[in-house]
Amino acid sequence: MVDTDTRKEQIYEAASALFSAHGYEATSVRDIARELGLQGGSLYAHISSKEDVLFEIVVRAADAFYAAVAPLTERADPTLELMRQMIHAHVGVVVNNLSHAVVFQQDWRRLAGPRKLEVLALRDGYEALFRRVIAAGLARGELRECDPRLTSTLLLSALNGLPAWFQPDGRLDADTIADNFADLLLNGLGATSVRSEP
Amino acid sequence: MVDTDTRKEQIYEAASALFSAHGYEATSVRDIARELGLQGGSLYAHISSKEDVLFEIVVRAADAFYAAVAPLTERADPTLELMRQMIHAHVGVVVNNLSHAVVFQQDWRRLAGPRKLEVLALRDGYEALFRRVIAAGLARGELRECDPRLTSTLLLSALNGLPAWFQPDGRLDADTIADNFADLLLNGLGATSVRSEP
DNA sequence: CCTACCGATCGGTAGG
DNA sequence: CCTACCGATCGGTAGG
Repeated sequence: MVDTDTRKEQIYEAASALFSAHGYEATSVRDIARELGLQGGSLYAHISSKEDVLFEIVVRAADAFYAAVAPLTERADPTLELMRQMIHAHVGVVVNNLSHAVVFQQDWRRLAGPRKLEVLALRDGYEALFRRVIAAGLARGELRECDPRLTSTLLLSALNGLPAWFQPDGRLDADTIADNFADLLLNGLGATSVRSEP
Repeated sequence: MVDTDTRKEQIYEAASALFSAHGYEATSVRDIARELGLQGGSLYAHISSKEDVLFEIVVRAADAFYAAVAPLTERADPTLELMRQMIHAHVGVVVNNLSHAVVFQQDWRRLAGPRKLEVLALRDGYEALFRRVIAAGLARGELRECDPRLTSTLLLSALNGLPAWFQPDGRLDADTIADNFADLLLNGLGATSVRSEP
């Protein structure tokens, strides 16, 4: 884990709160400094650019998702149960690191060239976890026919919307949301009174 | 339809292209003007603020979604078939108005107070179309048990991710995407060899 | 970590 | 629609 008390860490925390609330471009370095009781220029004793701060927040969020979900994919559980666990883990990361997750989702495109590509690779690596589980499930006949690449994209498309609408003090907790996501994505909406193996 | 050749319309087109590519805050009025071969200040003969332009783009996108989907909800078709049509219509709007859809999804939060609330109401009105269809489907026993409010949110969460990853010149066309969305959200991922009514 | 400052750019306006 | 400009603010730096 990272030291949570250094000035650098305080900067990341303040920045992710402000970025998530107002967006990266609409947040100035002086806004971040004010939050910590500092002058704008003083930040540069700890960071070397505003974009560095964004990059660090985004990469940490990507790492958090990967760290929570990747270990699950090693399990031998039935595919549908495994995917339910992955959905729960993903939702858990969003709920427990909300401002980071919002920035990850909302502002990663504001990174410049090479770093944007780096984050793109992290995002694809994460999606690949789902893609491979789906492909394996297909091979075992535990999923209906589908294109793993497109399906994993659609699935993450659904999960990635969560940071935009989740309310920490709302009526919905992480497990309720994850259960309903899993029901929707794994079982669908149709009424199915009977469901049997081939 | 709107006149597509007035300067005002050209401004909206140029702005939505730039906003969608770089974000609202990172786009200057001079960027928009340059795209039209004008000086920055000249824009203000046609618009009264940068935010006005954003608001217009966002409201038009919201209207496009509503206009495409609302008429479908009047039909007497089976719920699952109806929802499949709604998903197709939604995806069609994204694909045919991509830059507007991106701005709608990416930048609507940058609107100030009252206008943000207005757009929030439009978004909720749109979600209500899905919510009501789901509730009606439940009442008719055509859907499995679920909370219509949460489920419509999850469903739109999935659809709203599309503008962020759709590539106009990619391998996927609107119908393929819509069919796969519908399969995922209505049937789920699980292998179901038998499916019968109660 | 502050003071003081850099050049650049921002959204928007006046006057024609 | 342009020229010329407004005050404000931007990310970042020098020197201490």
